[in-house]
Amino acid sequence: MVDDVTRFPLTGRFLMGRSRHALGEREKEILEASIAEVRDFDKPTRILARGEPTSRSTMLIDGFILRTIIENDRRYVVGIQVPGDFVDLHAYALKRLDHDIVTLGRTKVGYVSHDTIARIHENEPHLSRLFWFSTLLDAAIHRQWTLKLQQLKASRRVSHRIAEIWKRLEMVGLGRQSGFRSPLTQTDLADMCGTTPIHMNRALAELRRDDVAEFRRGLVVVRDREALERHGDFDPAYLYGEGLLHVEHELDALA
Amino acid sequence: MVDDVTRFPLTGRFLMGRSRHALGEREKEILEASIAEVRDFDKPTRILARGEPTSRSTMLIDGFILRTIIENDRRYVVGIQVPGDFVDLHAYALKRLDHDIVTLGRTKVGYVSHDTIARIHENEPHLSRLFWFSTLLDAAIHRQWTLKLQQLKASRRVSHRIAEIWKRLEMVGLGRQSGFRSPLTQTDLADMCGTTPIHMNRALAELRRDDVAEFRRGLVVVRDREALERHGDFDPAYLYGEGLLHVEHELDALA
DNA sequence: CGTTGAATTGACACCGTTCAACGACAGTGG
DNA sequence: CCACTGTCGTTGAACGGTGTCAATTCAACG
Repeated sequence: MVDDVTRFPLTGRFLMGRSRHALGEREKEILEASIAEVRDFDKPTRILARGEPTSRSTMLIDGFILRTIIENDRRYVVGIQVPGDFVDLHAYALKRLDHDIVTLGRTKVGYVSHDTIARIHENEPHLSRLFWFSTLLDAAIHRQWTLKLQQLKASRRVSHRIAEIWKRLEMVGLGRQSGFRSPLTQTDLADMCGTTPIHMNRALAELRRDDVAEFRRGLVVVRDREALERHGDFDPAYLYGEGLLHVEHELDALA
Repeated sequence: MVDDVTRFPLTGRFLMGRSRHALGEREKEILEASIAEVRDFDKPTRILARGEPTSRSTMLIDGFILRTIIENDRRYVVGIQVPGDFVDLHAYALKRLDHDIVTLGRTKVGYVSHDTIARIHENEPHLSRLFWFSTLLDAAIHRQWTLKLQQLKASRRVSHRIAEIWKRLEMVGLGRQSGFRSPLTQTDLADMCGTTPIHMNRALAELRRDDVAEFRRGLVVVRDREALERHGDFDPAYLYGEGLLHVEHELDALA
């Protein structure tokens, strides 16, 4: 059978690597049809501003998106999204977000109106439950960031972020043998690790020297994945991937 | 009319200070009736362990609960809950959590079975939407913690945490004129600010010296609330309280 | 009144910030 | 073709924030 990414070019990566198998054919079609509009962005663009009321949510189809907060003339990154993520699904219930949504590099997104989501919520309890699940996943990732910010020094934090992004890309079929591509700059990494670009540069130099990972513009290369994950104290359980917590049967039960 | 806390002694604080008014009478009754069992804890107790499968969720009725993660022989706090919080509602969809749930001081909780939640999810779309909202609130708080861990030095982080806890208690009718009561120790605070107990002690001494806040065992006293919130760079918008983001009418629309 | 957990203090090393400057590279326009 | 420009990456040195270890005081409680 042709794979979901081909059959559902807009939403085929949603929950891929987690519980996508819990989605029925009909549900996959409903989801794909829910995208009312598709947009491409060439360069970094803020597609939703903090506090701005919105009546639609964004599915990330291709590229990367950051959740950022600017305060006191400085930018902080509180989350990163990869293809297949329903980026601001939570705007459906919150109406206004506490952070900005910005694209990174070349990005393709799909918009789903909150009316459509409301209809799904009322008529498709199972699908809506998976929507809920996907927002809980984001929360679990936030918690892990909170943990690692407390626990690790800067160079280990980057290792953790790199390991996480790589794993998440892999789950949606976009990882590579020995790393991944991304338009992230050292400044982006710094803003998501709670350090300065200058110190991030030193941290990355350390990773390179110790053969943990090599960060280049547009490409991250890892020779020894286990060393990377050890250095960043990375345990993928919190990503709730297939097999990661051995919960398939429970998730199936949810189906 | 008698207030909700009296009429619904178990769940009367759920969403209080946010969108509790969106709950209909019938829904309030359904919610109150959903508590299958009530338990009291005298001393700190771990009521759900990381990774342990569970088939019920916990409503915090009285006292405090921490979300903790122990790694490398050290404890980290990634969240704190106050009365009215549906603490591990997310366990309903996740089945296993990535963190421990531990009580703090004297605590009263109510248990709701996942079967009951499933029934509500299928038959009460509006109530289930508010359940979802409450988990999104937790996520927003996680994001704010992620932000402040990056942005502020230790002494300002505590200020932020204190301001947040005070505000959250106030929202559910448990704040005091000039502070709040809590069984938090300096070590607890340290574990939730990503610092050591020793440094936390110095940070608290600084707050006392600068007249920002006075932390005593069991009691936090604040003379100048504005000074505290300024010191911790605290903006309550992310708590989505009534009037805080001016979204009442939208939330009503959700109703 | 002794025990226990919590709070406090000092000294010292390390991590990370800041400021200042420089280098590498791609895109642009003369 | 080359100079100009902007962004990103790199480096050094001084300084402040935080962790660590060790020791002591304090408060609550049996």
